[in-house]
Amino acid sequence: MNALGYALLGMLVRKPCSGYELTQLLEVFWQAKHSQVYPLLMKLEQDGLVTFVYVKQTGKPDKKIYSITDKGKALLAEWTRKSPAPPVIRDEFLAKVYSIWLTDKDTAQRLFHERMTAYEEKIAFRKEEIKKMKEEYGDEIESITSRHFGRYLLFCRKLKQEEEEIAWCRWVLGLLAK
Amino acid sequence: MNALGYALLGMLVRKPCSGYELTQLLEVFWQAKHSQVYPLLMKLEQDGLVTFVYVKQTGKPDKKIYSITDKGKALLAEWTRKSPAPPVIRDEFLAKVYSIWLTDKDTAQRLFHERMTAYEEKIAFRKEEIKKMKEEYGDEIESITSRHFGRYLLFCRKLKQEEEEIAWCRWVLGLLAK
DNA sequence: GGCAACATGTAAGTAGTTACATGATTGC
DNA sequence: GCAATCATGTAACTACTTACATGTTGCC
Repeated sequence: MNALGYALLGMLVRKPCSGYELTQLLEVFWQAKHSQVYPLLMKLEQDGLVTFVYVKQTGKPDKKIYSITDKGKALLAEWTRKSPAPPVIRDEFLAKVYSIWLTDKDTAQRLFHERMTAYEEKIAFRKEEIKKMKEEYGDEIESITSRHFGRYLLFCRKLKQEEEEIAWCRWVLGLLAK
Repeated sequence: MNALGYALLGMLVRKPCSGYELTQLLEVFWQAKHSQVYPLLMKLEQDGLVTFVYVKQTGKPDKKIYSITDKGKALLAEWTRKSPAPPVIRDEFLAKVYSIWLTDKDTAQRLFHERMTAYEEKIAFRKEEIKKMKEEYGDEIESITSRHFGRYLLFCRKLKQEEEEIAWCRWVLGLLAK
């Protein structure tokens, strides 16, 4: 089993979800397309780690709601205890920054402004998500006993990181203005 | 051409390097194994974007030093101007944090302590690299005219981010201690 | 009338990892 | 004697992306 498989189990232990929803929830720490998620869910189902039920909807397409099994939960708990592999970061923007001295100031400034705008949107979304979580789950969310604790921690981390990114962009734009 | 190819060109426009060295330099914004880098460099050479010379060494294996061509430089400059694809982050540790509520406090604390230790080492390395760059290239490094400007910006960003990671870990450990 | 969101899937291709292969030198 | 660093390469495999395929509702 690969890390994405465990990541999906980790989402399902929090609450039952459709493949579509999982793909979106995953965004905080892993990026995967639905074309990778759907076949993996089928494999997890074959391995007896998850089960699903069809849910009919009106006005929307029907969906499959997946839930984790005890076997899946046990496997996940075991995996969580092991030391994780080092993170993978592949950022095209940073690759462009590396050779920024090749371009003119205007292009450099444009690239950094675009980055800032993208991150400002992410921050707004992140803040709203944190607010929603606090409203829905209360103070309990800051305790390891809550099943939403992990997601909450990751959102707080992401928010801080995104704010840092903007501060860095501002610093660079300052250097470019000199 | 894929992003890794451009990333390699971006490194080579700063200074000529061996494949081995490129693999290490890449670490700031892209992680690639030598088994991916060597064949790509050959492909870049076939496309006339880089050239290489054999350098004989004593006490160490011989190496191939790659340099960028004018064609490669032109292609890179063109690519730099285009809006980058969104970053990819795949972090197994964060996947484990997501389901941290499944494990006991001791395991949770151990995971966070391990993360902190790993990041403290990275910070030490990063600080030394920044110091070296400042010594070698002086104040000029904070100007877009320096070919080391991009690398300097990325190291400063990474350092900040790694310090933030430690602050976040400390915050989580505080919550866990409650 | 077209696009976005909801919802699931497959096929073909590219990108990236793991393992194999070789070999000298330095330090523990 | 063993592991690490330097140095380059290939083969087999896995992971991931892009494109194709289908269909509804609601909004501009």
